[in-house]
Amino acid sequence: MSDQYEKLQLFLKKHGLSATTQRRQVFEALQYKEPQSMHELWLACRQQLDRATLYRTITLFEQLGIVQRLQIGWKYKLELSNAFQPHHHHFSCRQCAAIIPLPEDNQLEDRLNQLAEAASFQPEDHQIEIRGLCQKCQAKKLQVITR
Amino acid sequence: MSDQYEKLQLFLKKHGLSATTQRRQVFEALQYKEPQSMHELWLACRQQLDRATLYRTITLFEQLGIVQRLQIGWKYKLELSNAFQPHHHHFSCRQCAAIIPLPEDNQLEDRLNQLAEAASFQPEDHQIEIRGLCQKCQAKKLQVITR
DNA sequence: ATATATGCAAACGCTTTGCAGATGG
DNA sequence: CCATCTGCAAAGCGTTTGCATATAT
Repeated sequence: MSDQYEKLQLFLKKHGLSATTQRRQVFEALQYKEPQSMHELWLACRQQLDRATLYRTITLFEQLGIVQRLQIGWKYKLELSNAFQPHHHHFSCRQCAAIIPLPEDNQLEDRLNQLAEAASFQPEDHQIEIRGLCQKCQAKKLQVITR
Repeated sequence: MSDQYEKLQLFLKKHGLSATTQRRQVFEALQYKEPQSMHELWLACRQQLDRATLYRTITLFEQLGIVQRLQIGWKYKLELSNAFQPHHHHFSCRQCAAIIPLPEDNQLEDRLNQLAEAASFQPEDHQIEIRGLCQKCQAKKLQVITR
């Protein structure tokens, strides 16, 4: 049993909740993955649980701070929150829809906090999505132009 | 007739589309506003048009680059895109749900582009949302604590 | 005049809910 | 054993679509 899974159990126990097999399945499906849509997540664990349970589990995980919802492209996607994986942001390709994590960057993070504080806000969290063309799709585009 | 509205007409004409009263109504409802939900927008122009027309108009405006869709809080919100108002990002209060524009910041923008390019992406656009407590809600919270 | 856009109502897909039975602590 | 959770099926809600009519150019 991994450290990660023990942490999940702890989160659940702390709130008087059961560590059921379904919750574990959803948690497993979220491990070491780029943000997934609800549909992708459903495909990943449809054998083990009902749609309603998946939705209920995700809602619960969000409330417990296990999962966070991001807007990437058109629909929201789900990934483990900062308690379960390092804080980071994403780049998304408008051509092939790939989602690629960006390295953590203190300069960026600091600047965000400065801006918030300068405007008298108390920043707690933030979300960044950069859209554009990934390396592969830039190459493809160049081919078309130079042909 | 405002400059803004002439620009809308130009956008429409350029694509062989009609400048209908409904489209104008939706455009008006978007002027000088913080990002709105579809529901808010619907309330603002329900007298003048059908729900289906509102959805079709927003889809069209997005394709033409007149409107952009942002994820703020739980649901998406709509605002005029950079062609119709200066580029900026938002702060949203987790307590009172207020949405407050952040001033444009070159340092932030530059850093984002640097990060994207360092990762071999070609950045075209980005979205930032800072969440936390607005000034008012910080004050309220303090009251509770010090009481 | 004619292509385009709208309103209406029905369809659609994603998400939530009520409830009886199953499961975890 | 008792509270909690799950699966199922039905309902709910936001959004989209087909089609006849109205409108813009």
